[in-house]
Amino acid sequence: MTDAIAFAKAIADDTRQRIMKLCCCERLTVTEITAKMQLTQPTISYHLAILRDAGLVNIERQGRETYYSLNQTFLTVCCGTLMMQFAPNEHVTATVKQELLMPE
Amino acid sequence: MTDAIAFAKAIADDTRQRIMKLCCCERLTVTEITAKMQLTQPTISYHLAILRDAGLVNIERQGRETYYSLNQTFLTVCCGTLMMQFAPNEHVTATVKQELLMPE
DNA sequence: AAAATACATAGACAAATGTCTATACATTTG
DNA sequence: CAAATGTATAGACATTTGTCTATGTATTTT
Repeated sequence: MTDAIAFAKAIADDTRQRIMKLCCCERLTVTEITAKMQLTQPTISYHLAILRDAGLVNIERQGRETYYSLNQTFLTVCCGTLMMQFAPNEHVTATVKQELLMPE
Repeated sequence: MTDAIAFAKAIADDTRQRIMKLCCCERLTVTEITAKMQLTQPTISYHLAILRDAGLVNIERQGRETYYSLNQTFLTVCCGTLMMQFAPNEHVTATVKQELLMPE
């Protein structure tokens, strides 16, 4: 499965996008995420595993807790890849390309 | 269904990404796309309908033929939306935001 | 060491998805 | 007007996906 497809599949679900939004800017444990959603803990773990396999979350084990946070950098790389693949004629694509290749 | 989810679902399929690649930079009829893929014409029409509903393709009827082409501009807007929603702290996101708001 | 806590995994199941064949619809051609 | 062509739609069916309950595993606490 190519990068663009793996990325698209990973984010193509309402539950996962809500999880992504939750841990976009802060790290949260599975328990904390579960508390904010109307789903069981195994279901949350299932979705986190999909996001993990896609490289979309940072994971930090700390004692018996596991902190998840969205990997914003990788997400922008994936979006940039999409733009380069499917919108090569758009000016913004060239901008993104340049900025992703030579960051900051 | 929010924009980001509709977009993600639309592109989250190998067949559709191959179609997108085919008609990324040129307009093609359903028959032409079908000829380039190992799938039946109804299956291609099924996927084109999904891309159409997501706003990802431009459609031009011409006699009994229908030309499809990828809507590159809308695709960059969708990618920009993803970046703004899920990668607000990345510098490239601010760049994209600015360029998408004031094009050219 | 036993109990408790946090998370992951396995299995079951319903719903959604992608593919096909058959057919309908619309436009053009003879 | 009839036949042919291009595309869309309907129905059937297998696969994939998302959810649950039950349980396993690892770490911490008592």
